Amino acid sequence: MQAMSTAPYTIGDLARQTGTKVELIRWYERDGTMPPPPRTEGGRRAYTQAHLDRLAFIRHARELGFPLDDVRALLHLSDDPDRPCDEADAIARQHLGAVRSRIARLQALEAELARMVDACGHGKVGACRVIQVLADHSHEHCLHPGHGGTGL
Amino acid sequence: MQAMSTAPYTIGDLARQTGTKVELIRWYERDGTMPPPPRTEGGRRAYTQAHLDRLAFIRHARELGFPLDDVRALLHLSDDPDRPCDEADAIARQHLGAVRSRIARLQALEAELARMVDACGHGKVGACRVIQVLADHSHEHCLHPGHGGTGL
DNA sequence: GTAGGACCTGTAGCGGCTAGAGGTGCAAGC
DNA sequence: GCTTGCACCTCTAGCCGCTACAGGTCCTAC
Repeated sequence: MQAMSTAPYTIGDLARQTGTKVELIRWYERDGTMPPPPRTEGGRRAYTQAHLDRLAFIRHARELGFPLDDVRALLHLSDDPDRPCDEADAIARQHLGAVRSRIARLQALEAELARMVDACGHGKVGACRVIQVLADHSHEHCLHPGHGGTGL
Repeated sequence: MQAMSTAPYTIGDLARQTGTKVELIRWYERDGTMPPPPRTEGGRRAYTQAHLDRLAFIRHARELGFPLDDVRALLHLSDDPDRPCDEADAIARQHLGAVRSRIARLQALEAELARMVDACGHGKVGACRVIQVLADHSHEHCLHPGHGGTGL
């Protein structure tokens, strides 16, 4: 609802308006997620409203946990409003699935940790269930190993 | 239940027995999480049962999502069985709290994403709720920004 | 004696930033 | 006009917890 004019924003303006750190905006540019803006004579970045919108989009998608690859794909889609939105929907659904599986894994973890701390008798380390559970070899069944990284 | 002898294990033995990649074991050593084992004449690592136990402990704690700093602290505690286990308990409880807050945040995320994909009319991108929600500026309230990183 | 594994070191990359050093531009106040 | 001081600039390195590769050495089995 502001003026539609393409007033030149500084990088600091973008940072303030989107709650992003200046360094991060520059990083998105190096990264290719944000397009390089024109510069002033003095070499400073001069952004337009379109840049501001794009950054807001990126930050919002990131807050929703979309990986940057997905964010770039969504941005690409949003640049072409005549395409069917099935692709955007698929990205979102896939991400939702990923979030749900993370929740499930974390809940299994939570249960295991809760059992562990409940069993702690507050005695000495030598008799501590927390330590024993961690040291216990025969615990392979608890959590599926996954492909790499803890994932959580 | 194997022999208690300190038979020399190769790094590959440790990897097989704990389901860890060889590179990761070497990485734990550089990192200081695993102590450097003695070497054979040919310069290869020769591990003892104690090393194997320690690695199993580390991997188990990591599977439970403890950060390596916590793992090192827990290992340090377990080396001294006469100390009270309150510290171990505190680490575990704190981690449990962290896991619970991650679950809560992910569940908020899940709800938001579910709303988003439910609203998708499978039309064109120009009218897509998924894209609109992401582009929507007035969405600041949804998720607290946190200190850094998406955290999820 | 030779083939092929298991092992060695060192380095660089992932994702998604964050933080610093060391320098330049620019606007406001005196 | 000159200074102060902030905002901006580039470049580099660090975070976590690995993973992977390159290019070499050792050891064992045939």
